[in-house]
Amino acid sequence: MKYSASKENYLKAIFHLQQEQASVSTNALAQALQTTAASVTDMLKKLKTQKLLHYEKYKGVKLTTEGRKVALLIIRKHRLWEYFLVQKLSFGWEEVHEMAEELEHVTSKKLIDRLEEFLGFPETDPHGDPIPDLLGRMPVSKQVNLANLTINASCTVSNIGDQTAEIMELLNHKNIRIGTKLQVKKKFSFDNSLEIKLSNQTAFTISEHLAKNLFVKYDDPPEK
Amino acid sequence: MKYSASKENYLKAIFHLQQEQASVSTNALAQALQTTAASVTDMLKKLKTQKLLHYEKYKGVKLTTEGRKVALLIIRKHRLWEYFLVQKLSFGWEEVHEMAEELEHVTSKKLIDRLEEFLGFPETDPHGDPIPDLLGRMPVSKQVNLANLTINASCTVSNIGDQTAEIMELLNHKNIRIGTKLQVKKKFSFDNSLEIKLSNQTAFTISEHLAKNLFVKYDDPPEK
DNA sequence: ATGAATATTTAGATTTGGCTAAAAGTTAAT
DNA sequence: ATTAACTTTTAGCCAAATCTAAATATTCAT
Repeated sequence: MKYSASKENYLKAIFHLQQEQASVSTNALAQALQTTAASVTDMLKKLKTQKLLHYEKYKGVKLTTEGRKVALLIIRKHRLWEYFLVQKLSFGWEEVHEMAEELEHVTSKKLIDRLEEFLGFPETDPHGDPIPDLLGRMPVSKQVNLANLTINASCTVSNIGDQTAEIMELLNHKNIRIGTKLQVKKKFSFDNSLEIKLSNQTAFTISEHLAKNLFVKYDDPPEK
Repeated sequence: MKYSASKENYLKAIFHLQQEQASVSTNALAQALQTTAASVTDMLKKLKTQKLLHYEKYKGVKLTTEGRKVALLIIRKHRLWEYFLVQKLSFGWEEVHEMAEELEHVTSKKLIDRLEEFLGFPETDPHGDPIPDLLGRMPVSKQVNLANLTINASCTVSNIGDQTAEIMELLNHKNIRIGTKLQVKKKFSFDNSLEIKLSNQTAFTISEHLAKNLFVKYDDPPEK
């Protein structure tokens, strides 16, 4: 059960795209993987014969149970390495993605399980994404995009969409980071901007563009 | 200046073989890399056009300055990862080689330099091999195989050849490890066994097979 | 419901790294 | 100085992953 780095990347990309849409199109994959539709078609045929996905000509793909498991184990490796790079090697969370893209293809399972232990079994990577366990199970995070949040509900920032230097600059300025608690006070339909309020601060407005890049979890109502 | 894992492996193998012989033969390389002489010839041509080595048909290869530098940077990565696996992830030194073979091809230079810092700038890997610095310079170790050692010279074990569980068992039993000081007292030409003496112990005999797997450095004569 | 626009697949090539079998070069022993 | 034994190279092929260009499906708008 060993797959090439390229195949692993296909499975991972399909997994991520499936979060948005049940069935993934050839073109969407080509774009995600920065390749051509023709190459994607070729690869899908290969992955199909390996029973990693369900694929019928012109009809898009879905991962099989096995394919999903492989994808999750790669995501596990990616996120654990990211955590290592940030926590142990002191990289900034915005610069670790590329390195993790390479490290995730290192095959040894024993290595990644030991790494997880060394890191103290973290639950999420530095971007707030949950880390699948050693069997490839991932806690359902019930993340919600800020733009879709219920007015006035309390929530905690759990994830940032694109981690560019630009977004980081803005978030730093506004004092928003993973773990920040906030409420959406108002939505303006004119430009889809949102008025939000951090605890102990006066409310301010953020653009639709920023809101779409912020993911939150509803704060659990106090237990009992 | 990015080379495929395969090319990196060729350069590394040539570097190691050059420690024994100034010029490396096609066959020796084929054996070291577990491939065929024909494949080696093909690859040598490619590496030559990239000016990583000096090669003339039927005459063997040598690395160029650039080739040697690339090889040393891979060896640097290999040894730092081995150190990490043993010191931080608690693997045994005999089980880390394969994992390091993969990790050494992860490209980021920044990553390996940070890793080195995180590890506290170790000077040798868990097998006692010196770690090249970030410019690809390696301290000349002047290691000598125990079987070739001058009679009665004082030396320190600096390296063990094949790190199998079997050799480890034997070395543990004899109380020999990296750093152990010893002298060769006698060589028996009949079976090439050696009589050696550790400090404060009575001399004992070791087989040719074991001697060939032990490398030492001559102890410097007391300075001045 | 049909034709234009879009999406997808096929066909044929390329690159990288590897293989086998056969040819050619080198070395060593008499 | 030849020839046998060997090493090395050449020639032709294969597989993986990619590409471009052409062909074919699908979808959407009227």
